[in-house]
Parts: sequence; C-alpha cells; structure tokens
Amino acid sequence: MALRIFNTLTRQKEELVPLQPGRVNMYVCGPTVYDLPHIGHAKSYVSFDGVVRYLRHRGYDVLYVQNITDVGHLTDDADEGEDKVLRRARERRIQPMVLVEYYMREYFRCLDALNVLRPDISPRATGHIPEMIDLIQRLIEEGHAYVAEGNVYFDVTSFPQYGKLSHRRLDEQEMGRRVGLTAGKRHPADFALWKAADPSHIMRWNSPWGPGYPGWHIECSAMSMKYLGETFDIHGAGVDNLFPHNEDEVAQSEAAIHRPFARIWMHNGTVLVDGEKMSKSKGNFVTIDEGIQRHGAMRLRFYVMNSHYRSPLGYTDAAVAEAGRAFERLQIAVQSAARYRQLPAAPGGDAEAGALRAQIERHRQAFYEAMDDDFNTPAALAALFGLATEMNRVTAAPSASVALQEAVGQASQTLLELGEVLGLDFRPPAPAADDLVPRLVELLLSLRQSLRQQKNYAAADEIRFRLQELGIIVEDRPEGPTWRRAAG
RNA sequence: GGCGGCGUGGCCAAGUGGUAAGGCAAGAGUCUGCAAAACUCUGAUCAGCGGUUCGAUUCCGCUCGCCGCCUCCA
Repeated sequence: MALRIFNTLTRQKEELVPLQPGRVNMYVCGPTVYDLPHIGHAKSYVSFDGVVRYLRHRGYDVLYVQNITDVGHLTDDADEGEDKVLRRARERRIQPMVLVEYYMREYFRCLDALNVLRPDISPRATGHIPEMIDLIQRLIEEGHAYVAEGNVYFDVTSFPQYGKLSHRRLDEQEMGRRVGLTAGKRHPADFALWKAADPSHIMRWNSPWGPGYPGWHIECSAMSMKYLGETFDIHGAGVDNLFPHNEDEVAQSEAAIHRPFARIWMHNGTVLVDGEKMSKSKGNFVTIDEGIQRHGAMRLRFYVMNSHYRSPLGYTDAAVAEAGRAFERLQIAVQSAARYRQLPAAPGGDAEAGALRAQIERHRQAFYEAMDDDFNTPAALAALFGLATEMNRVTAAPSASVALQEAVGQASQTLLELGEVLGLDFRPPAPAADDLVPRLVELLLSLRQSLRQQKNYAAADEIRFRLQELGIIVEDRPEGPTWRRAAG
C-alpha cells in the first residue's frame, strides 16, 4: 500500500518515494516570533505534526526541521517594509533578541500543550547568517543575483522556471503596480536576498556588500539545505506562504544548486474567522492559549484533525465545542472498555471475541487507507469512531466473558495507539498520587448507593447534581455507579 | 485583471462515474427509580443551468455566491 501526498508542484497526489529508502527529510516553514501563536499556527503545526507522526508510525526515519524566523521578515512590501521584530521591539523598548527569545519560548510552550512534537532541529535565522551569505554569493557568481546600493536582489528573469510552484506567470500578475521599481531593482518581482542597513539598525551583520541583514526567503533555503541536503523529500507551509515566499525559495535554491530543491510541496489550508483569514496582521486572531482555555488542548487538536489539512477551517467556538463532544465519545469508549475488563467474567465468549478482533483489524486498515490517501485525518477518525461503536456494543452488556474482555482490551489498545498517531490521547487524565478527588468521589458514591437502596432518591439525586456542579458526572450502571470528569 | 480553491442533510465534515463516511444536534425505541452514557432505528440526490455518458454529486462549460494568493501572515 503506497502513501500518496498531494504535491503542489504537480497539483497531483504522488506516491512518496524518499530519496533515501526508509528516511524522510522534511522541512516546514516556522513562525516569525514577534507575537503570540494563534489558532492558524495551531492548524498548520498540528497538521504537520500528524504527518510526521504518521510517517514515523509507518516506519520512516523522519528528520524534521522547522525554522524560527527572528530577523528579516518585513511588515509590508518587500522593499519598503520594516522588520517585524525590530518594529515590535522598538514599540516595547526592548532589545530585539529579548522579544524573540520571549515569543520563541511562548511558541514552544503553546505547541507543547497541543501535544505537537518538537522538530528535530529548530534553526534560527540569526544563527545562519554565514550560510545565507554563502548562498547569496553563489547566486551572484552564477549570474542569478545582482548588487544595487548595498542590497542584493534575485534576478527572477534569470530563472525561467520562476512561477512553477505557485503556477503563475510573472506577466499576468499585478506586481509592482503600487510601488513600481524600487531604486536599483531591475524587475518588480525581483526580491531581496540581502538588505543594506544603516548604523541605526540594531540587527545587522557585515557582508561582502556592506552591513545589512538577510531577506526573509533566503533563510529557509540556507537552513533547509544545510540540515537536509540540497534535495530533500518534503517541504511544508501554509498556503499563504506559497507565493511569494515558497516560490522564491524554489527559485533561489534551484538557481544555486542546479537540481531539484524540495521534491514534494505540501500546503496547509488557512483558518478563517467570519469568512476572513485569521492572521496576526489582521488582528482577528484567537491565540492558542485562549483556544485551550476555552476548549482544552485535546479538543482543540481534535477539531483540527477532524478536517483535512488542505481545507480551509472556519473557526467558531461552537464548532470546536461540537468537536469536543465527538472527542468525548472516544474517551468514553476507552473508559467503558476499562470498566468492562473489571467485571467478573464467565468463561467462553470466543466466537464474539473473534468477531470483535475482525472488526479491530477492519478499522485499523480503514485508518491506514485514509492516512495513506494524503493524510485524510477526517476519514481516519471515522475509522476510530467505527471501532468505538464496536467496543461500546460489547461493553454495554452487564456481564462479561474472559475472551471478550481480552478482545476489548485489544480494541482499546488499538484505539489508543491509532489516536496517538494523530497525537490524540483518549485516556482520562491520570490523577496525581496525592489527589483526594477520586477517593472522595468514591466515598460520596458509596453513601449515595446506600441512599438509593433506601429508596431515598431525593437525597441520592442531590448528591449527583451537586457533584455535577463540581464537574463530576455520575452514571448508574447495572453493576454499580461510575463517574467521570465533565468535559472542558 | 491573473492564478487557485470552495459551495454536500439543522450544524461540522469526508468522498466516489453507478443512486452519498463519520461526528454533533433532533425525533422514536431499549436500558434506568429518574437521569447520564451506550445500543437500535429515522433524515441529504450533493449552489443553479446546460453538455459528455447507458448512468454524474463526482468529467466539461456557463451562471450565482464565498474565500485565498498576486504586499506581511502558518
């Protein structure tokens, strides 16, 4: 069974054939760390986390690199804008590196909370200035870049394939309509590899062209090729980076190395708010912290996984809450399985156990088929729901058999294992060893049982309602009461 | 103006040339002291109009609506 991925370059699903068998080298454009990460970042990095996790689950040795942009990302037009980091730092009257350090840590903290695995390497742009200068020099020597007043620009006309990733033609764009040609630039689409900086500019480095700082696009080329090799397997990013950022990456990289840069390009859909893209510059964003606070990290993650990575995702709190209830269904299935396995068991049940095992296998295959088809996580989740239903059918019974308990255990294990491939954890949070809550709840429930036996239902219900107010949901089952923590 | 995408039951969301996964919500039933959870059952002809085809929601064309990119953004 082959794993197929939609490649933006060819606009088709292609089989993943890594350059080195068994190994996948993958790069994803990381954040510019000048503000808090929001739900848009969550979607992107959760999605690519799912990609990495699934590739590893399939046995690939994945080397995952994701940059941290801490210099060179301009606020506006590539020629007239101001460095985002610099501007924010000036507004707050702190050093740029203090700002960067702070938001980089926030970024990792938030994504850790969403159970996103950290990249193997998180290279920072400011730590790779020499690599960028080397690459720029190579481009100048090859006739693909030119110097103008201390700036270095990439000459897009020197790279005939320019536009092949985003499938645009230069002459069809409205480029330069507003600003026209900046001094020294030969073509409106030429982009800065290196920007000259005057002494008032805090972040600047010496270069063969004078003091300055790198353009935004060059860092991704320099750092990906440094750690993954000049040609590597997968490059991911949000679609909003397709043009010009990724296009420029392809141009400057392939102009320098004369062979393919990234082989498969994956692009993630954007998050929309009220029909508009959520973005830092628009200010219409919900931060990851706010999202987690409102819905919980796992539910937020589930929400992201419940739509396809390439689809746009319309964020509303109602939709996340709804996804949260779906997530709860899987949690309850796992919890019911655990309870079922505690029941006194009669011998036998082999036939039913065999049937359940067949269902486990069926749904596992469905999960793999879905993920193999361009990481179709909604379809993969549907397989998990199918498995959960099979489990519930069995565990709803008041009596258990030895063989079925065994099979239910396997089903539960499978559900947890495949959930983990998506970075989802369906287990109830384990209470701390010194947590009195479980013991106190058990105590109340045993008192309540006595009341129920005395048919004092008013008092029994009172206990149940009061517990519910505290976030404890009580459920009476034939074999006795059970409880769980409420969602959120 | 160019390029790309989207419009699937009340809501979220997959998908296929042969009469539409899954989830949430809703209704009915089973279970329960009552609930809750679970289980069973019920519901869409896929924006509109044409065309290709034995047959299209899925392919093509047009129309309408929405979105993204073309300037920063995951």
